[in-house]
Formats: sequence, structure tokens, C-alpha cells
Amino acid sequence: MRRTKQREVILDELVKLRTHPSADELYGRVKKRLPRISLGTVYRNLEILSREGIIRRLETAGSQRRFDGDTGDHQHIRCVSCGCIDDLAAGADRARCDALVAKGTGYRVLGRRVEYLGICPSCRKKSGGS
Amino acid sequence: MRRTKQREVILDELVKLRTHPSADELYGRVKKRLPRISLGTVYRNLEILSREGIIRRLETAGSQRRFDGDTGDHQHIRCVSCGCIDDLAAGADRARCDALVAKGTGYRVLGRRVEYLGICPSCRKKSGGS
DNA sequence: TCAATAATAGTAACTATTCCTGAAAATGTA
DNA sequence: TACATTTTCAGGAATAGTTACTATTATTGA
Repeated sequence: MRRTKQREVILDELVKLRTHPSADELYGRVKKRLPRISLGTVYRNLEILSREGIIRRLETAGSQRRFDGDTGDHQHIRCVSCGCIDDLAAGADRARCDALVAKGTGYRVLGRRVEYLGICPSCRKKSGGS
Repeated sequence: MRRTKQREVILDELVKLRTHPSADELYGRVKKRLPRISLGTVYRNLEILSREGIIRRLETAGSQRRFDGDTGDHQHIRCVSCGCIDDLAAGADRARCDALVAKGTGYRVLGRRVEYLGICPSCRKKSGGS
């Protein structure tokens, strides 16, 4: 992975933006510093940076992919009305935590979604992974 | 909401398919019974049926939207390799449940994702919702 | 410095979904 | 049943987000 001006600026903008921007939103920011950059470059670099573990690609519902400059362990809260995403401290995953989450974020908490991630039996067989 | 042949077949196929198909996948199935149906009709009906609470639109990550004929309370487990989605019994959201989930589904559990859903402070202000 | 290779800008292509239009089907009323 | 009203339909165009392609440019190692 080479060190390019584009990559540097993309990472810098993502990290300092404490929100969880989409590629397009980040593109807008970066373009102010590098007017000739293309959207494809932003996508490619976000992909590379998350593959390297330098940033995090968020696995949230919604039509747009989002990225997070903070790779520390934490969960998210998403507004079902405007789609914005805020951070939660790690481990806040209990039913009675809803009130704490509401208090901490100012959100009206409607619910939470738990999705386990793993390798399904048929994929395990295919790749021989334990 | 009127009762049409198309709507009936779409619902019937979704409910009997115990997987969590995308609109496109369902379209393929339905087309075998109604060869002249269009993809737009499938999308429109899935939208209407979930608005009426008859089916459930899944809020999962991934590029395709998925639907579930089972509206009962349950969570899901998704394979990070092939993207397939299976059901979990409701309430299985504790760290030490990972082993139980693995045992129950045959998956290798890599982790779980908790996302709270709510209304953010700025949207609460706008709509006057408590 | 210079060759090898990775990254870039710009654009075309692609995928999933939504929107639009005129025609057809379902329903309510008589 | 006949007819008017309204919903839904098929088909296709349009859109949004993302990825792929290509010729050029920049970075790196020797």
C-alpha cells in the first residue's frame, strides 16, 4: 500500500469527522482539499483502508455504506427517521440498558437489533474452516 | 388493499419459503406460477404487505433488501461468507449465548452486532414526538 | 536516474430499487 | 348484471450507489 496524497487526505477527513460518513459525503469534504479527486478514488481507498484494519466499514442497514475512523469496540444507534448514526459505548446490549442508552444519547429508543455473524454450515464444509 | 392474484401468490411463496429471500429471488419463484408478473409488482407488493404488518422487511446489512414471512419476534444469524440468513429464537442476545447459538444453528459464530434504533434528538425536536 | 508497479481521474457499466404510463382488473352501486 | 370508480398491473425508463475499465501519472526500490 503506497502513501499517496489522496489516501492521506481521505483518512484524515474520516478520522476527524466524528460522524459516520458515506463515501459520497466524504468525497465532498475531500474535494475541498483536492479538487481533482474522483469518487472512485474515495471508494477504492475506503475499501483498502478497511481491508488493512485502519478504518471500519459499518455493517448497518440502509441504502448507503458508511465508514468509521474509530476502530475501537463500540456499537451504534441509528435514527429511523433521518438515518444518522451515533456511537454507543461497548457492551451496552441489555434490555434494561435501553434507558441508559436513551439518557446517554438523547434518542428515544424504539428497539434494538441483534444479528449474529458467523460461517454457515455449508460454507464451513466448503472451505474446511473449523 | 385489494385482493389480487399477484399479491396472493407473492405472499404464499414468501411464507412457504422458510429462507429470507430478496425481491429478485422471490420474483423468480413467483414467475413460475404467473409468467407475466413484473419485478416492479413484486417490489410494490412486498412494500404494501410489510406496511400492513403481514410480512416483515428485514433490516440487515448487505446490498439487497430481504423479506421474512414470519412476523414473530426473532433475531437472525447471517453468514459473512455467502450472505445467507437463518432464524434465531427471540432473546438470544447474551455473550455466553454464542455457544448455544452455534450449537443450535451449526454456524461458527464470529460475533454479533447490536444496533439500537430510535429517534435522534434533532428529529424529536422537529416532529414534536416525545 | 530509471524501470517496475501501484494509484489516479474520468467515465462507462452494473445492481438494486423506484417511478411513470396507459391498460386491465377488482370493487361498489344500482 | 352493467357500469363507474379506483386500485393494481406490466413494461420500461429513471435513479442511486457502487464497481470496473483504461490510459495516464505518481511512488517506490534498485
